[in-house]
Amino acid sequence: MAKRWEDVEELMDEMVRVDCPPNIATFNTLIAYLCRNGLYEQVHETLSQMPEHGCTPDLRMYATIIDGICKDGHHEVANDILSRMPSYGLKPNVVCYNTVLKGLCSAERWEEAEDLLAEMFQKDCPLDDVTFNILVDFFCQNGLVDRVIELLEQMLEYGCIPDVITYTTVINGFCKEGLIDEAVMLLKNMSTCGCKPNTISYTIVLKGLCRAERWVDAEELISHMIQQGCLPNPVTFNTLINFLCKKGLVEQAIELLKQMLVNGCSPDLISYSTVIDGLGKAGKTEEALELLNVMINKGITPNTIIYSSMASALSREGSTDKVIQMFDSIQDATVRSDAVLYNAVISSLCKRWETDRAIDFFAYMVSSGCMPNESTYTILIRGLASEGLVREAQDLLSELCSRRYRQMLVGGGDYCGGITRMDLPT
DNA sequence: GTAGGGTTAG
Repeated sequence: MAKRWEDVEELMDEMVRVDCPPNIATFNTLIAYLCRNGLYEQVHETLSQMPEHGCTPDLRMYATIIDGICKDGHHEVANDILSRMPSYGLKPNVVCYNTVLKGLCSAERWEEAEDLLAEMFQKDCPLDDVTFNILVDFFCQNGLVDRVIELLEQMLEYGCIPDVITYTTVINGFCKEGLIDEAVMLLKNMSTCGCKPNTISYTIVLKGLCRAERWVDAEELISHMIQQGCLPNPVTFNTLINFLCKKGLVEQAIELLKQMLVNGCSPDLISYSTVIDGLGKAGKTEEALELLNVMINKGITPNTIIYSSMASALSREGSTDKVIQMFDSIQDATVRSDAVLYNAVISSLCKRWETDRAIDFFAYMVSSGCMPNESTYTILIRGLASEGLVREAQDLLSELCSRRYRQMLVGGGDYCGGITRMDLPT
């Protein structure tokens, strides 16, 4: 629609001509679209057109604008608009506050978030369950789990009801901090608050138990969840398969892959991907290739991740030709090669002392629009150096350094479309 | 036509 803005303007003129003038709903639709796409010049323009149609921005429109601005990361502007709303005769509601609160939390600007909460109390704007969920998520994302139980209690005191996602967020926060026993306890206690854990809640705790290598507890929990009528889903299985593979227990992972079908789950792309990678890392490249074929025969199309696992496995066993063959075979397919895949190819060439070809590949990578990452440079620099091409290695190293410097410079921008100059009609 | 949050693979 961005390109057809003239059409929109023309359509609005026509609406007036046929005596069906745009109303507040028309403008809200437009503003929502423009905000979603960061087209603040047009937001400004549209707002200035509203008075001639007898329309005034309402609470909902402000909420939309504030949301768009927050999602673009311009919290000061959002906060500024929020504070100017009363002068336009509008009292910000809980939706407006929550939107800005979420923006401040995402930007980890906790002090300002606290100020905003204080303002909500002071301006007599009651918090709701969304407010609490934003805070719970923020605490969990930032490892502040020691404060989160208290927050849940405050939430209940306030008359807001945590739901299964609220509890699962907290459980996940505990697991991420290694507090597995706390996670298990909450999983068991949430039912007493009238909220039953679901498959996702159990899967998260299972992952935590696996990470802590508490296999017996994990098995018990699986039985427990099934007893409770919560069936494992593909993600549950994939989580377990992943841990088995990481521990080198690929045979057991394959067993679990078969068990999925018995339990009414079909192994998906990620199930196969995990086991294929596990087989490759265990040096069972032939078996990995066979499983890849099984997967393809089941109608599942391999993606870049699977190919890069395969390429790494082939590269590891020194089958450089097979790596290149595979790479060539997917060039006309829909899979888009990424840096990890290119790195596997480049690395296998370096292994065979073919740094010339590796450099050619590097050039092809860049010309195909794939951005090299640090590993790409590391692989090449090592390859060049081990062939005694010190000068070339040094050049590449300085290129890497200047790239890092450029990346440091990017992202310092402070531009915010036309919204800073926005002169909202009243 | 307004705000929020949870799980899997290289």
